[in-house]
Amino acid sequence: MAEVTGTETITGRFLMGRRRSQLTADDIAALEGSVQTVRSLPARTLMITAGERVTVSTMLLEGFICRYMDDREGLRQLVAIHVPGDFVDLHGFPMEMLDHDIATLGPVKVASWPHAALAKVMEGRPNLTRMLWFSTLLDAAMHREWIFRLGRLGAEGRVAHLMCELNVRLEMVGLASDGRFPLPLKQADLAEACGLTGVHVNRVLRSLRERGMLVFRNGIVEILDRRALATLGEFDPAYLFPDDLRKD
Amino acid sequence: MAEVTGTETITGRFLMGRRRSQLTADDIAALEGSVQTVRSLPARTLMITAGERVTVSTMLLEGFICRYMDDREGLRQLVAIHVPGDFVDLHGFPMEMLDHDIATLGPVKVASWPHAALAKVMEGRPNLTRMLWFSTLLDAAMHREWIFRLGRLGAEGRVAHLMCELNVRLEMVGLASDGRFPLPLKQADLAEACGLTGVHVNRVLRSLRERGMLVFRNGIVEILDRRALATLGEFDPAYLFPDDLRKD
DNA sequence: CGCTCTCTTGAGTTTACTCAACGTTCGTGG
DNA sequence: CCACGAACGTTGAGTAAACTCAAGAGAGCG
Repeated sequence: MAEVTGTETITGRFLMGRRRSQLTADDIAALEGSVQTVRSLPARTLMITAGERVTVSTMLLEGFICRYMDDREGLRQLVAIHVPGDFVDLHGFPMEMLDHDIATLGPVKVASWPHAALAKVMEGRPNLTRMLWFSTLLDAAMHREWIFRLGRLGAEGRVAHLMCELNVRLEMVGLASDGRFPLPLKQADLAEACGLTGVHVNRVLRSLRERGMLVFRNGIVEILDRRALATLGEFDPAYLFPDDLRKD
Repeated sequence: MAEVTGTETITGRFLMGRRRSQLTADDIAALEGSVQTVRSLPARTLMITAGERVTVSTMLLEGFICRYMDDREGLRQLVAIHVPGDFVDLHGFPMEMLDHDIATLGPVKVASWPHAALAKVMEGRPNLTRMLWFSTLLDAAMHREWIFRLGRLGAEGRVAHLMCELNVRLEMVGLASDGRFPLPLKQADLAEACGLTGVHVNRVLRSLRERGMLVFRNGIVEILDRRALATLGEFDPAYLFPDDLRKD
């Protein structure tokens, strides 16, 4: 069970469960002190468009955000799903522009830092700099796992793997327990994350439900057989760099 | 045509074609000055295993290197292919361990930096730090494009897209011209990069050849119809952050 | 020369897709 | 309050894409 410590502060969930303890009190204070804005956004809101020049970076405090790319026919491929505590576009700081769109899934609360403020905060703080860098590399590690998921798993494995990932990530920030967590996705969204069609995701979910592994209904995921789901999805959480490295 | 400037030095191809000009002479000198070793390795050599603690980072100077993950049956999924000028495991600096294996494809020449030396070089050099960070985020951008490739494209599109990417990346470092470049992959390796079987890659290559788009034989790629290949693979090089942003 | 590795091709199967229809839920306006 | 429409989920039937299995061809090497 994740501790509740710090969730009252803005950055309380940042790197929670993954080396957060390596952030010093000064590092955290410096980050907290340079927040520009905290605001709420409704569901299904486009936040950033590919190619746009970005000058602020945003951390997700509550809710879910996705990143995606469009194909020629306008079909989307999700490339990331963010949970509270994630910086959703810190990579925009070194990159200056993004190669993908960012949008909210459900309603969210987010905090933003101007890049200039981030640069100032990092100056003379090599440890904080490295932790921020690390957090962007966690995204890259998840990207790699998604490549694996799409390249090597069948439809059921893909859905299973994604659900295992989200479960672990939400557990780390204290937002899932007993394999139960909210997930404001339609079946069509899940399809866009898994490289499948909506119709096929529907069949996969039915199969997982009938096999007693997972129920996903009304935006709530309930993992009934965590071990079976992990086996089906060939899931090993090591790529998430959890402090607590269990194999389940 | 890419310029040849700097290819005599160790880091001459680093970020070539993508913001290399933002590196100062001091940045480059500092990097060059802290190289620990330069060595050659034979083809098909395992360099780093997933989970291993890493204390040095390596830049590829000549040849090709891949990163991959294994599934339950030992089948590989490539998650990256590196060309000269790429740091292959700079992400190991903030991450301290890797979530995937790294191996050479053909024979290579590589240079290595101890992480301690990198930390010292970055101290007081925020610009260099940001450029190194940027280079790891280019990998992440390529990962995202690979997710798109696997999630949204059919077999022919996947192969076409990968070939377009390698062509552009090799052009940027002066190692491809007129759509012709060496690529020390077997058809089975290409399959592992595209989430396909070797047999099917064979059929795809035949189709691309018969359609006059691309020939891949004896480790040499020849792109015959760059535009058609880009269309088929829905390829837009923007995600590679080239200085020269052409749309082809 | 014979072995191994890679590439190639054919035939049949499996997986996921497309198209189409129907069900369910929920919000809105008559 | 009910009727209607819109959005989402569900199911069936047929199709297309990629897979598996198997066999043979070509190249390179000891």
